[in-house]
Amino acid sequence: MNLFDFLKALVPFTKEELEDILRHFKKETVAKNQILVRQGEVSKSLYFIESGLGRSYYLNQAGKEITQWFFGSGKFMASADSFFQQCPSLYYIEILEDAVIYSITKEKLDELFDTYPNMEKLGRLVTTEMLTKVVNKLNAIQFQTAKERYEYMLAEFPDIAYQVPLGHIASYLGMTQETLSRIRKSNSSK
Amino acid sequence: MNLFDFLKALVPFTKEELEDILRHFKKETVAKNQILVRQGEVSKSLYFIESGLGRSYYLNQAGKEITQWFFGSGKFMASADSFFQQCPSLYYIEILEDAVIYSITKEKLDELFDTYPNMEKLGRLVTTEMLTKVVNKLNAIQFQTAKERYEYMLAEFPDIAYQVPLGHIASYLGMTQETLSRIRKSNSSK
DNA sequence: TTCACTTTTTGATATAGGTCAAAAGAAAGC
DNA sequence: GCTTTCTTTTGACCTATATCAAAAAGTGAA
Repeated sequence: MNLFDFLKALVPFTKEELEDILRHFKKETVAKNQILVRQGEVSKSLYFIESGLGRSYYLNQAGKEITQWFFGSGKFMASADSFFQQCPSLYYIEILEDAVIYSITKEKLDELFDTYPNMEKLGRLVTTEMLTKVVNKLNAIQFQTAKERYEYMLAEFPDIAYQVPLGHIASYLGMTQETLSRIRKSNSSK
Repeated sequence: MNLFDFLKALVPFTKEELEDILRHFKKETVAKNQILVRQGEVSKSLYFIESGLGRSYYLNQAGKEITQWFFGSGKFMASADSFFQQCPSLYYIEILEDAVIYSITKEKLDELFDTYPNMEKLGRLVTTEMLTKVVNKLNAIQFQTAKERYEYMLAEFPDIAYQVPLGHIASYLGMTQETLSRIRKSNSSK
């Protein structure tokens, strides 16, 4: 889904507003395995994924990659606190599948917020949606068995479950890859 | 912290805006143990807690209360998805300590969003802050031991940890109350 | 101050899922 | 097509935390 249609569907922008907003974004193509933000860096951009797939992850004490979130097409992607508070990022942002993305800097985004009240509304709606999803994941992680968590994942990101390495999904779901491998096996044998 | 000061600190409202905004809220006193929203109801109001303490919780399959969040003074409190999408609430909202709260209905809030661009900004900022906190909790829950989770709680809500029943905290942290009791014991013996 | 009720603690036991190690399978470079 | 490297699966064993049950401590109303 492209940015123009996405914006139009969510908030009643005028055609002129939309065109001006789009001019603030930069469209680019990013190849698989590229890192857009590194842990410790201040994240300069917010991304909208037109096509492709990304994830955020961090390194735990043991140095293992822990996937924090997957970002599919038609979603905004960022190391949220780093971008919004302009503080060092706790996360890496990585492209998992060749992607077409739109990026915007913090200054330009703030300019848009200041110019268009509808843009503030968009920001509020996008953030609220994200909040709801994170709360759902929290409930899944906190009170479900490993198997139920995998089923939640299949429901929430059906497309992603089979196109990324198993280890990424396992850490996203808070389990080891051995456990996820066993769950898949037990599911397939039924 | 009262609502007037809270709003003023976050967004540069004019005096007139602030006064009009405050007129849309209703101030009330709520006694301990009162339930403001029930599971299955559509939540009519968003609350701002001037003083006191609240929590949201739900009943799991076994019928046990699971605390989802604590809301201290100076915070907005709501069954978020029910209030914003006007759908049946998954959660109860309960007052744990006698409270003074300001409430506002969805219609009145939307009126404010439509009237004041600054209000959209406020909504965005409050939601973003909440999102950050939920992400923090998610990381704590997902990758820390029971003991570390309790320490995270002490850091995040130092005031709350000793003023609510242990069972509420245990379920909030995704552990049984027996486990939390043992953790407290082992901490105090050091 | 006693009775009823709620909350917390303690003990014994069970288990989901982690850890470690190695084999098997896939993918990527030459 | 081989070789190297990465990913997934399998097996054996272990541990943190759950569960169940009961005792102890705390709280409040009459």
